[in-house]
Amino acid sequence: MPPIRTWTMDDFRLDPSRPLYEQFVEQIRAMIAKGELEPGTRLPSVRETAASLRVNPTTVMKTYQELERLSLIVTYRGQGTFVTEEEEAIRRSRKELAVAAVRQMEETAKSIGLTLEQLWALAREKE
Amino acid sequence: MPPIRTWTMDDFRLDPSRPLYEQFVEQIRAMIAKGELEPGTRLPSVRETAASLRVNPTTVMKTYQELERLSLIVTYRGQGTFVTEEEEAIRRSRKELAVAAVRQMEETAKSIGLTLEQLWALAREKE
Amino acid sequence: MPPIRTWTMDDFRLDPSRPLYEQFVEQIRAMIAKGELEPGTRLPSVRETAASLRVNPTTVMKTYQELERLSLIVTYRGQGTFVTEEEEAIRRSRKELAVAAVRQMEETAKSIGLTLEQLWALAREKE
Amino acid sequence: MPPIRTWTMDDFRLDPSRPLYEQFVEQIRAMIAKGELEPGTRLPSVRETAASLRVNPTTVMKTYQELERLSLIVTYRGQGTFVTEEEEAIRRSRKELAVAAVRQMEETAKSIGLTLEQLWALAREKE
DNA sequence: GTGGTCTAGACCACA
DNA sequence: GTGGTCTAGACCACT
Repeated sequence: MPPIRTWTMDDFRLDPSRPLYEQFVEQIRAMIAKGELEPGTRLPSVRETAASLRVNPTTVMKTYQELERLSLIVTYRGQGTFVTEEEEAIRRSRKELAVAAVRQMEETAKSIGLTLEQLWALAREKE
Repeated sequence: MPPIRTWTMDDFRLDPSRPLYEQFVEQIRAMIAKGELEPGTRLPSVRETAASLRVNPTTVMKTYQELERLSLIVTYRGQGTFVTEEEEAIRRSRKELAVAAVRQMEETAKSIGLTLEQLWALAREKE
Repeated sequence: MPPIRTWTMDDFRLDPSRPLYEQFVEQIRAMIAKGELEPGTRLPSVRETAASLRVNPTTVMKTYQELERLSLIVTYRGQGTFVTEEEEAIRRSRKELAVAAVRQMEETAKSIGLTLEQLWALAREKE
Repeated sequence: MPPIRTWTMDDFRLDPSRPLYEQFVEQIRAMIAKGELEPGTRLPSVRETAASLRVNPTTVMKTYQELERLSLIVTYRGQGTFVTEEEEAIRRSRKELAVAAVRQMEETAKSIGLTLEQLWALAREKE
């Protein structure tokens, strides 16, 4: 059972106007995609996380369940929650993030009638 | 007599899981940025719009209020609502959209530890 | 907005030893598959259901959210929850139920070393 | 000297999201019904099993207790645990498995308003 | 009115 | 110890 660092409030940047669990999912997902959280690593327990992040345990549970639906973490009953060892799932997730980001930009470009190059140039213009 | 634009339900692509007014704002904003809705064009009244789009009048009101806050439309009491003739406001809005799209991509790249080029390549990979 | 009958406690057969929301999902899913709940029908609201079934609103919400993940119902913000009009999703769900049932029987047969016919005969034997 | 069966991790297919002891019971029960584990065969001790399967000893205890409750295994104090030699108990268990599998299919069929034949045909349909 | 999020706290099964 | 379910009740945004 590999060691696990407990989260601190500095590990997350939270926007109080958006659902907390959603932001936790996004940011933990990024940590896994980045490799900062390695396959097989045990995540801090629901209660521990709730205490250290000062949120309700059910909020953490919702976060973990969502990550499990994304196949990024696995729960072993009575033992805890672990980053999946299926590296394929992690690769897929990372690719999904990349595709979504690019697609979003393409859609913005199209919606305002610009090519990607034009959008890029416009964003870079000073003033 | 300014041109007038009447909406039909086909003018918008709506996702029921997101706030409708937000989607209307985004899509009308894009139409203005694209020039598809020209400066000075008169928009249909709140009641008309609500009827033709089959949504609640308050949803349309919120949409128009938000677009007014962005200085993209102006309301002349008793006369109606018009796309602004301040081309500067439209340019600014278009630029904001471009900057936001690029920034969003940069943040995704950073969050998963890739450069923009790597993110781009990953999104383009087949399979 | 089509009418909707409110659930009564007789609409569900509940086993207290299993998660309630899971049983609600199964049984509502069956009602949709069976055509008893037609496409476009509005489901009773979360609060109303909670009151009539004597359960907590969050339990009903979990039920509805799970059904939404199965693409069997759709939520329109501020308006309520409706059986999907995508008949394809309903067909798919119905087929999944059938496949699961058959597969489960095949696996049982295989696990005890019988053919389907033998399993069937054995189940039918009297005494 | 009775034959003895030692488990390896490959003897079981485990789904971490379900209780482990339950899955052990099901699968050992099937092995006995199938005749793969013969009457009189000695099972390894709780501690041995826990070690070879890498699970908690209490999980194995619960498994053995449940199998004993089903009269499929018997424990002789100080001598060990053995597959029952009461062939009647094994027959009964095999039949219960068959009945349960058929009943489950019948209930699925009924719940979605199909006959068994229709359910079967639906499950077999291509696409 | 609708659904959605969050909290606080109880209770349970599993390992 | 772990996660999972359920309750009661507050508060919010959207229509």
